[in-house]
Amino acid sequence: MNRSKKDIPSCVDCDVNGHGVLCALSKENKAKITQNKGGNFYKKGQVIFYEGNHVNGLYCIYDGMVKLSKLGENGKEQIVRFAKRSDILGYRSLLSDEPYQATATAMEDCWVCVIPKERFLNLLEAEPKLSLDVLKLLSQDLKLAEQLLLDISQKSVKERIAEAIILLKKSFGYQNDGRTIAAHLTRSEIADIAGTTTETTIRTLAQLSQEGLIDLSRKSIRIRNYDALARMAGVFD
Amino acid sequence: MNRSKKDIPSCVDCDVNGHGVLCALSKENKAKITQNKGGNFYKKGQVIFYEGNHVNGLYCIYDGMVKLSKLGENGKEQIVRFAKRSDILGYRSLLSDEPYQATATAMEDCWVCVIPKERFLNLLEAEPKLSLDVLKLLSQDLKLAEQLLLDISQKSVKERIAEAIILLKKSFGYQNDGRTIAAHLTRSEIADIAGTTTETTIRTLAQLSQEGLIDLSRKSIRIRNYDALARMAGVFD
DNA sequence: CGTCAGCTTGATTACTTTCAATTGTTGTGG
DNA sequence: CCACAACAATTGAAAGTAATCAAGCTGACG
Repeated sequence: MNRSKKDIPSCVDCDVNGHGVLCALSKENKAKITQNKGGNFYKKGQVIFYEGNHVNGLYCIYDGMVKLSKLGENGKEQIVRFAKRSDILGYRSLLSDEPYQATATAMEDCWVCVIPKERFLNLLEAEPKLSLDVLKLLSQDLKLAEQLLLDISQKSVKERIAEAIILLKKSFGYQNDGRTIAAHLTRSEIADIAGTTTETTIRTLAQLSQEGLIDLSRKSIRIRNYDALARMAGVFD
Repeated sequence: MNRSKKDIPSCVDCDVNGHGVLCALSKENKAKITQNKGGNFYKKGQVIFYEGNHVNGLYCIYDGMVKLSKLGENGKEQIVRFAKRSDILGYRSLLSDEPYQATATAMEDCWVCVIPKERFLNLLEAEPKLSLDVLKLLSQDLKLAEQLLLDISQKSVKERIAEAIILLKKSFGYQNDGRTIAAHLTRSEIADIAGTTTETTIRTLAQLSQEGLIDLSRKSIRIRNYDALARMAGVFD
């Protein structure tokens, strides 16, 4: 369970290729960012950067899942987004030249590359296509954030939990059986997505289980009736 | 109470200059967008575009206040943002090539210019600076949206109402007396900001009034103790 | 002067949180 | 491998908060 930078390929050969925004870069530019990038390993639970930290670069996830969360005054966490292999993190703060607005935590063991701030800003100027791609990313993020806002403000806890499960499915996908969500989150983390408490989450999950929408085994959630779940969540896609 | 396009100056001479993102454009490009732009008058309450509508262009507010809101399934509205003189609207959907994600409604009589979609996209390519500025705008919007999410998910109604008032102050400013918010919103609209019901909003406003934080006259809200209000809202700036 | 939209109030109900206590699970060091 | 500590899950009961429902009010306006 220990890998070093050498296990992460050069950006030029990165097999994340074809997914992330950085993949559209020219070979030359990929070579350039490879020179400067740092590649790090983060153990499950480890924090990659904290809300409020000074921005030191752009993070690009080579492998593993990351959660982005904000902390309320009362100390309660709200998960705002997930990021996975090939996703980039920190571009928002980097662009507006502000501290990080959320805390990034490894949800499983992760390998993450860091591209220095200046290098990325240079790239933006050098490759106009990159600007447009980042614009689209931000647009998507904003759309999702506003949708989540609407959901949390208007839906019941039950609906929000149902939606959280749908979100997990979309973010993490299924395990081999094609029904079990390929991630283990604590009840508390699920609560932090739905914006409720751990206890209520437990009760609600039990309820959804009784209603036959999901199966709960010790470590994972299996979706038994996706359509009904999506209907309950008010998600149509 | 009736003005026509001719009252709106050419973009080259627009006195919004120096505030909006478009102001950084070269004279040539400003001249170009002036050629194609449509200038419209919207009466208070009128809808500028609806959530789900096909995107036809970029809106630039020449005068007046606009609210951006989304509709929940239950028909309840959630206000996601305000826009005022010199702000632009619709860039997000335009960039990600999707329908509008929110409904824009004139909160007072408004004059709004429309720049055709293609023209704006051309501009983005022509002036790299514009891309960066739009990136920053989006970053800010995202930041605010995520903050609002955190607030609504973790604060009590009373705190949210207090915050809504702070938001109104920041968006609309004060009237001449330096204490009264320069906008009249219905209780229902305030409820739609805070994500609660009209009745609860009324009761909570009355409470804040009794506690000496605000004054309520028939049509407006006067802030009596900004600091205490901000403290209650958990806003520190 | 009637109407309509917005405002207000009270009573009731439903939903969630909070608190407290218990049980289960996991990783670690002896 | 076991015992312990720390964390995670669960359950019940009580308290609180805000939504809902049902009436009146009020002021603006044709």
